[in-house]
Parts: sequence; C-alpha cells; structure tokens
Amino acid sequence: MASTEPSAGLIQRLLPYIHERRLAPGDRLPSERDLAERFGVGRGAVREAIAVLETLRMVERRPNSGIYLRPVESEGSVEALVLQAGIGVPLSPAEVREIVELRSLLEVQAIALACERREAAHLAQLDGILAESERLLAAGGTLTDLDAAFHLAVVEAVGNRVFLRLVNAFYLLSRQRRQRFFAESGQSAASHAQHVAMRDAIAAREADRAVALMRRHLKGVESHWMVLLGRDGQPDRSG
Amino acid sequence: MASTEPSAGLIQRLLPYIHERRLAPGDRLPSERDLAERFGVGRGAVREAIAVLETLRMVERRPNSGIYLRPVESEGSVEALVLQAGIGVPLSPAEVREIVELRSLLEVQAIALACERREAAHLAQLDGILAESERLLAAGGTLTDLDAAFHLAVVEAVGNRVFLRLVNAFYLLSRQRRQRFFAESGQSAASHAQHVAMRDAIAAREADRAVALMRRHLKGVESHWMVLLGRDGQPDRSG
DNA sequence: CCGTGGAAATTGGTCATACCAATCTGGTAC
DNA sequence: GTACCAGATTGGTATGACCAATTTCCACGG
Repeated sequence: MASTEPSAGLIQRLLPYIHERRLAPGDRLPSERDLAERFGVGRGAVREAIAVLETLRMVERRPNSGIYLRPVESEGSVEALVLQAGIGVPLSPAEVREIVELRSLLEVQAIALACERREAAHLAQLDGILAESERLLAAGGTLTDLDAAFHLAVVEAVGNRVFLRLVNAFYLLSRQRRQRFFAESGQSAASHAQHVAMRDAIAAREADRAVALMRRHLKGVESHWMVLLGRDGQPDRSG
Repeated sequence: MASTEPSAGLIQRLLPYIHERRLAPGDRLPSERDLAERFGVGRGAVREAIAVLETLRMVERRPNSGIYLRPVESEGSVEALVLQAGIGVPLSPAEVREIVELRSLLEVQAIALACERREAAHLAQLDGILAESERLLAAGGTLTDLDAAFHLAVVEAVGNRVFLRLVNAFYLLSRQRRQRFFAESGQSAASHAQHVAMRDAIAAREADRAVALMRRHLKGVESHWMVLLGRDGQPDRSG
C-alpha cells in the first residue's frame, strides 16, 4: 500500500527502532537531535514524525525534558494501527484477531440499524454497487474494493457519520489483508451472492435475517484468518 | 482541557480558519509559506500541524502542488474529533448525538462479552474502583474520572485491547461533557449504585441482566444530552 | 559522608534561510 | 486554436541559530 505521507518514511523506520530497543512505556527516546543524526535526516523531519506519534498517543513530549513512550497497547489510538498497517509495519496476530472481532461486532450492529433507518437513496446506492460488482465479476476481476464499498454503504444507511468514519478506518486497516483474502480464497462470487441477500433483507427491513446473513458472511472471513494465524502464527504482514 | 501538544496551538487556529472560509473537500489550502505568514509562525510549525491533519485524513498533501481538504465528515479519523474536542473546537450537535449513540452501542456489546470472559482479576479491579468511588462519594467529590475508570475496566474484561483503545478514545472525546454531566445532574450517587449492580451481574455472568443495566445506565446520560441539545441547539463546547 | 547549591550541558520549541525537484501558469510561437 | 517552453510556485528537506526550562553533575559546605 505504501502510504503517501511524507512523514511516514521516518515513522516507518522509527517504529521498528522502538520495537527493537524493547522500549517500554515511560522510557525516554533519544533526543530529537540524536534521532535526526541516527536516521540521517533533518530535525524538522523528526519533529514532524514525533508530532504524528504524539497525536496517536504513542509518545508524549515533555518540553525541555524529552520524548517518552506511552502505553500504546491500551491507550493508543486505533489510528496508530491504521498508520502502522499503511506503512507496512506488521500487526501482531493478537491485534489482527481483535480487529476482526471488533469489526464484526460493528458491522452486525450496523446492518441491524440500517434495516430500521435506510431510505430509498441508500437502497439505490447498494444496488449500484451490486450492479458494478456483477459487471466486474463477469470480467473476472477481484471484488476487494467493491466489497468494501458495499459494507460501507450499509453503514452509511445507518445515518451515523461517526460510525461511518470508524468502520472506514477498519477497512483501511485491513485493505491488504482483504485483498489477499479475495485473491487466495476465490470467494468473490460467493461474497457477491451474500451481498445480494443482505441487500434484500435491508430492503425488506428484516433486521434479524440481515444480522444472520451478515454474521455468516463475516464468519467466512474470520475463519479464513484464524486458520492462517493458527497455522503459521507469524506476524501478519498484510495490514 | 487544553491539549499539551505543541502543534495543537496552530491547529486550534487552523481549524476555525478552514471552517470560516467554507472550504469544501477538494479545495486547496493556502501554501505553507502563506499560512506561516498568515498566522505569524515559522514554516516548520505549519508543516507539523499539516502532518497531523494529514494523518487524521483531514487534508492531503500533494508534493509540489498544494494541500487539499478531504471529505472529513465521512472519511476522517475518529481521532480528528478527539483532537478537535481536546483543543476546544466545538463539536456539532449531530456529532455529539452520533458519538453518544456509538459509545452506547460499544459499551453494551462490551458488557455482554465481559460477562463471558471476565476473570477473577477483572472483578478485583472493578471492586477496587468501586471502593475508591465510595470513598470519594463520601467525601462529596465528583465521580467523573472513576466513572470512566469503571467503564474502561468493563471493556478491559473483554480481553480485546483494540476494543479498549477505541472506547478509551470515546472517553477522551467526552471528558469535559461528562464532567459537566456529573456537576450538573448530581447523579454521582445514582451512577455508583448502577455500577455496583453491573459489577454483580458481571460477577454472576448474567449477560442479559448486565446489558439491561448498562442500557438503563447509559440512557440517563443520553437523555440528559438530548434534552440539552434540543433545548438550545447550540454547538457543544464541552468536548 | 551527606546534601545542597549553582553552573554548565541538554532538550524541546521555534524561526529564518536556502536548495531541490516537480508542478503549475502564462504567454509566445506556430 | 494549439502545442510548447520558461518562469513562478509549491511541497520536501537540511542547516544553523536562539530561547527557556529541565536536567546533570560537580564543587562547596555542613
């Protein structure tokens, strides 16, 4: 994926550096001048990277004192994971598992609410995406992006923009993983069929059926990754 | 609240500037040099602020071209709201409403899962917080922080760290609002009693009861804010 | 030996300047 | 009307300098 962010280049080297050093929460990082020299960049670049890490609650800057590591695992921002995955720093198997669980939880809730609140325009949007999917499937393409579009459209039908932002973040977080999923599993056609079924449930405002469909739909993805994680147990490199 | 982040100072002035100018997604911001002069700061400060905004998906930097506004409302990071609230830029009533709904949704799911997965250590932690709450209540204090601690401890019992990160963000997002709630409503004692009931439900692993308790618990907070938002309809200044 | 005070080194916060390379703009020549 | 080229603009980056607060460390005094 390779984030286009300029500061990402330094962060990409900074995160592994912190990890290798086994720095724990509370520990102090080298000074900005030190880091700049270490990585062969200007101090400005270091400050940009640190500012980002601070916003993501990964570090804390104490004026005239130093830069300190924070308890990222529990207090860090979810966006920290998005950034990490975006620049190719692998997520741990535990993180992938937790992300998958959380995402499922959110989407199940979303489709239930979507059944109650969806308007005609939302259905039209879903239909548009499904039509496009059909076209792309016929052409033998992969469904990665249109799958995301469908799921995000479901969330959009909820009418909660913050909800949409959140689920969107989870999709950014797992884009490469999903890409790999569609490529490996060849489940594009099956996925599409399930999408159509979900669309009908939403149209009929049958929340229970929609939830059941979504659960089954996500189950397939989950098990796929659980198997992979259990098999080799290697850190996930897909983001 | 006043975030301690250095870059926050500029962002605090940058966000209102963008808003006043009625800049829409796709629009170009003034150049870095221009912004630096406008706000009377160095270019480095501007670049730090923009780097943060880019990480939060509020803007996009195109090399040798300019800085462009992105569709924050739908694609922006939830952390953008945290930052906004942290530096005192008011959230819209719609945003507050959506945040409250999403938070409720998350916490209800959390307590259900906590009933299944909690271990002895989690119960001990809940008890510690409740004991502390009792002490503070007797001393006539406000429950703001210990309330947050209780709810976060419930999420911690789920055993999903990403889940914990997420709910933590929502608490940062609403800290001042909750502070106002406990001060205005005088519901500290009632809240504490409900916490105790929830703890017992979690201890007994009675998910249905726990969920019902959490629903009622959050309902009180929700209605409080819905009334406030409906009454004056003013932008929320509490973060 | 302890601790107490203060000077020197360190550190984040900030600004000014200078270059590069890619992009964008405007006008000119065809 | 169009194709093209040169100059202005813009983000990306490094360097150097200064400030104020913190931290460190050693000398001095008890």
